[in-house]
Amino acid sequence: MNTNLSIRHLRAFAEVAYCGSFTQAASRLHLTQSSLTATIKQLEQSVGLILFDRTTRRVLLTLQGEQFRPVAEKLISDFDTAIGDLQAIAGQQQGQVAIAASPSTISRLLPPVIDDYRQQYPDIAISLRDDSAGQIEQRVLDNDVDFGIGANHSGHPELNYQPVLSDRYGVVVPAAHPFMGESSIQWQQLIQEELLFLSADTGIRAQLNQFRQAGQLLLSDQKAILEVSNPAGLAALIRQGIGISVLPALAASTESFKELRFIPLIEPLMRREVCLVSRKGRSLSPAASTLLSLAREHFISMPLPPYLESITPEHPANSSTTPTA
Amino acid sequence: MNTNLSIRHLRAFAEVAYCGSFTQAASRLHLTQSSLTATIKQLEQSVGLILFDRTTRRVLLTLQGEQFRPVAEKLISDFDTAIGDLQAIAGQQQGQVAIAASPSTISRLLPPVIDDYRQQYPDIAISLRDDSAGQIEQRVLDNDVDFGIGANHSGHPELNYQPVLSDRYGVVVPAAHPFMGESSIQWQQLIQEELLFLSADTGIRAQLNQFRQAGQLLLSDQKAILEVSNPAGLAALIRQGIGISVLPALAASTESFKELRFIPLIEPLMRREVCLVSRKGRSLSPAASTLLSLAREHFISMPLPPYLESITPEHPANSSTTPTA
DNA sequence: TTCATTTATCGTTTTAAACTATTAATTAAT
DNA sequence: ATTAATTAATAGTTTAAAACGATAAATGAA
Repeated sequence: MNTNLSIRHLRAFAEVAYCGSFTQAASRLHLTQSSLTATIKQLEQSVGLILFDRTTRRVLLTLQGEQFRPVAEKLISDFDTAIGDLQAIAGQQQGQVAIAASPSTISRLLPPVIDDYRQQYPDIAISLRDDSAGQIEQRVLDNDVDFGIGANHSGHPELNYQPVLSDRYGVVVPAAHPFMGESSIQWQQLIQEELLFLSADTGIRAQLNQFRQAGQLLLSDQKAILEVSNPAGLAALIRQGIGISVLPALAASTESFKELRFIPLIEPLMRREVCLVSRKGRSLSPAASTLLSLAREHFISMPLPPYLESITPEHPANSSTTPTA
Repeated sequence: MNTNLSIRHLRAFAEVAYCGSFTQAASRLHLTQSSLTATIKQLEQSVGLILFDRTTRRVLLTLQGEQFRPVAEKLISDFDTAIGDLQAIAGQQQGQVAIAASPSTISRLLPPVIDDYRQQYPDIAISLRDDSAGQIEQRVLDNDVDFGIGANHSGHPELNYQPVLSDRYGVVVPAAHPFMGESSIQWQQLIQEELLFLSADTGIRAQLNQFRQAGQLLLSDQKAILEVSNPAGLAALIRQGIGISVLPALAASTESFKELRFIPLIEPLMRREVCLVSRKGRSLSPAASTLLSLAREHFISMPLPPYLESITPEHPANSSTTPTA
């Protein structure tokens, strides 16, 4: 249709209209006058209309040129702001990042990362979605978030998992509990204990189920399962002396567990890996990419609770959760 | 700023987004795939952002690409409609013409012209401004109208005058007047008559003043001048027998003068020229230009009242109003 | 008139866009 | 697993467009 016309022609038109002179406009556009003349000529011929009445002394808009001027100026301005917005996103002057992560990750790991990032890029909106393990992967798959942070992943073929932290399982006991003095506990010692669980859809519970199914630990003679949907509630029950629980060190290090004791489990020593989860084959926005790198850096260097260790990219551990002898 | 980017890049982007394939989009744009790839690459590099995640099998918009898509589509559409509107004006599918003319011109000369034009270009808006002689020229100078039609022009250096009609002066008398039987009247015969005038700013009155100043006719011993601002009022006074008036044939041929007699003046035989008035060195819009030509044609061939003659472009009369022996 | 200035035009150079052919990668089918 | 088919990326070339420089024609001012 008007394939031969372009923003270039509009810029030329607007500048000549503004200057009332080809020579002057050409200089402002860093062009030669002859080139500008040719451009305006093209525009006029494409449109079939004289836009300027010119003598060597003065260049005036025709009636139609006058009418077209505001239209052209708006087109140019719209174009420039649209491109400018894109460039701003690229330059991270604006934009947004959305992350899905577990509650414990958000409260224990992310605050210093976010704080750091905010200071560098105060105009990027950040959205933290508090989701359970399975939901995190779904969020990433659905493009609801830029990336996720979570453990107990399902190894989805369309997702990329980059391990960042190794998180040790342990028991959480109240101050009065017999385990209190121990520095480590064997899984067998748990058999007689009342065990409290987080609801099935949380990563921790899913992990324990997996072990039970694998028969590595006999929990089948347990009483009816008592489960709580959120970690804070679980902590309250433990404080009450109702039972004890098995949790990863990360989850047990939140504020709710302050008065409780975390004792690492051995035989087998068991870990889960906290991974950065992103979509395979899809690029991250600059903002997301920066935040992800920053998170990785922080995770390597940040002070961590006991039994939580960072995994450096140079020594990538096996990406699936594994018991270690 | 974004001088290197253009509508072309947006079209390419939008088409690839639509097709989800470079090859297919290229074919729809009548380009080769390699060229299109290069164009998208340019766009992405200019904004510093990946817009598509591509594998050889599928091309998907990134989050930012998704956000940019509606913006780009709107820019393209705005651009195309803007250019399209201009082309429509050029092709006279739409647009407007504004004309300034004297009341008598509008009521006596223009109706058939307008009628004809309307049938050919029903979508062009036409605006007729009813102005007196001096105002007509000002309207044209101010670019309020595309062109004007009027007599008694001042010969303004920035205006072009193209004579189209020669309009003879005569006296207008009521049915009972002694002049009634005459086929012509000499200017001297008017000396004893009560003369009624149109107000000073109308062209007719200005013309008569000019003659009085030139001393060619002694009107100085007249009674106090009685003037009326509009021709219809003047006609009423004449019908009442209050006096008679000197008018060009055109003005005297309007409906208001139906029951009055127009008798041409001789010695000297005097004419004024009705001209098409346009701005010097400024081009007319296609719509205005067509209407102006049409008017000229009509004026040549239309049935005219007695003592009103068309002036053909081949025999241009002297452009200023002149007494003719 | 003459002079300075400005737009239009011509021929040339340079840059950008388009093409052709090929490579590398991915998916589907064997 | 291997092959075949399809697709995007790349390299090299051709073509078209844009920009340039120099000059002519036109205009308004001195």
